[in-house]
Amino acid sequence: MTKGSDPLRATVRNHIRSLRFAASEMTQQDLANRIGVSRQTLNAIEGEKYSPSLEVAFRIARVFGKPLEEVFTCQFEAAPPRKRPK
Amino acid sequence: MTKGSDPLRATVRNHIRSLRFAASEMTQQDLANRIGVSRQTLNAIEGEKYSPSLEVAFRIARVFGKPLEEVFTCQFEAAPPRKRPK
DNA sequence: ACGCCGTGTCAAGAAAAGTTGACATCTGCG
DNA sequence: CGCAGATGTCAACTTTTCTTGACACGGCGT
Repeated sequence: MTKGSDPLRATVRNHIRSLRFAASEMTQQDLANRIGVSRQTLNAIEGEKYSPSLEVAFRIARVFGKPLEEVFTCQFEAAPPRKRPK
Repeated sequence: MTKGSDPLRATVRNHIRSLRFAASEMTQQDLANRIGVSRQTLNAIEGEKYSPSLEVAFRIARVFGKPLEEVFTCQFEAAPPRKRPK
């Protein structure tokens, strides 16, 4: 991945933080435990430093009892903007 | 990931092959190009040698015009079976 | 003031995902 | 037959994801 050659750029977003608060103020540590990843990893995912593996994504969705696409969304933007499409 | 310590084991399955045939006999190479990954990578994913990144998963679903959960599914099994739960 | 908890972040390293290039097999077609 | 396309697979390598351990910072309760 991460090749300048392909037409569509994909960006993955997530609603983990709000879901976590909605779920009786669950802490990052708690969630991380339930998912089966480290606290730092969850922190990075939640903060969108990188996107998780599909498996981890499924696990997260499961904890919240929501379909994956309600936790993670993907936007496809056209041609890598020179400046940012106004 | 891949820790023996967590309670639920997750296995990811996919319907890429059938979708690919349904889509006018699209070849692995074609699909790989449209997704933006190599033919070998797609082959591995399709054959479930490993599960893709969330981003690639979204890209695949997009090509087929289906929601991600219709292309990839996740099963959670309890306690790592000694033999396979009858 | 002090400790504690939740969070953000860094570094170093292991593991998984993805890359290229090569080669084997199988099918279908001239 | 001979050849081309589609697929499966291997090896070596890069990049991304995930791990542990550490430390800093901002509340908040006592």
